[in-house]
Amino acid sequence: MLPIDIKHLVDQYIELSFSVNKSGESLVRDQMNDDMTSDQHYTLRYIYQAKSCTPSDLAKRFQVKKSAITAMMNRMWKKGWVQRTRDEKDRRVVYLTLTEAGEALYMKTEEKIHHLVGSILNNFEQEELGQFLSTYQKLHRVLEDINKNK
Amino acid sequence: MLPIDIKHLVDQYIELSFSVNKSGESLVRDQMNDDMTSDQHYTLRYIYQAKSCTPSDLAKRFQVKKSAITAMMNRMWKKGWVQRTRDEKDRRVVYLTLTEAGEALYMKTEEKIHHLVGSILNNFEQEELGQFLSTYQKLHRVLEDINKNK
DNA sequence: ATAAATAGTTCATTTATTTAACTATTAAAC
DNA sequence: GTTTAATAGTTAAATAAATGAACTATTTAT
Repeated sequence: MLPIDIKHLVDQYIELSFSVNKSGESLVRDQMNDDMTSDQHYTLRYIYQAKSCTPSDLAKRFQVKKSAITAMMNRMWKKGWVQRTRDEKDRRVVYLTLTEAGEALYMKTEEKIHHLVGSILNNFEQEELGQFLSTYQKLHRVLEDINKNK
Repeated sequence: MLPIDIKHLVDQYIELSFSVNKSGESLVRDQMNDDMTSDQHYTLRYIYQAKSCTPSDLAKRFQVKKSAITAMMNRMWKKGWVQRTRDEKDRRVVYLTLTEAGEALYMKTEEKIHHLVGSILNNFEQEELGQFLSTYQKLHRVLEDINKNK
């Protein structure tokens, strides 16, 4: 596929992914309400899209231990953004859902982020962006595969 | 540039950047020695490439407050990876450099990361990768611009 | 010579994380 | 069916990373 000496391409990718990430995260953080972190927003997003999920789902998605999710849920529960309900059939399982306040906050913040990302992507021609996202998607699959077989 | 309704492109980008990041970080972490974190490796990398830098340089690059750098340097100094020396001309300034142990550890870890990233990028044709990196680079510049004017 | 700016540190607090030990519940083995 | 395994989640102690405010030391500007 690639030539033998791909060192400079690897260097470039490492440098770019680091920088783009750092700047991107910084801009995303600017859209947040003062009492929320980006991790918390991503968590709200996951629960919102799933409508309801378990701590184990979150742990898998965010690639952290379940105890980290417990701690995160405690913080977000204290702020009144999430609810916990036990499964009646399997009493071990906990279902996480957003409260009205949690959903409202998510929607508000997500709208700002969409606006931000939209204004960034607006700097690209549709074809260039499509090509980029297609390769990005492929990269995603490659990483998933590696992570699966480990 | 883009059509009016770019909502799904924005969604796709948000989803992909989150996922690729999470999986990528997870794989990078796997290359690390048990007594080091990825943040610490990125810090070693910056100092190595700069040969010598100040806490302020690091704070700017990593977009954190200087006190965060002090704490990071304390941790890394305890492990014997970095040295601090005062500027003789301007006694306020501190120069950070890697110790031999720090450099050796950096080299060892960076080699593993290069190998990993190489094996990932190897899944792409040279042209596709080149196009991808070119757009990524442009994205980087766009983000830099936004971050500059804020 | 005094005031303002800069470089860095300290300290208290918060968030996010891991590991190990634990509770409660369900599923499997025999 | 009862004992054993596995699963879902929590608790608690420890560490890393970050912020913000107050502080020291030094240099630059007025």
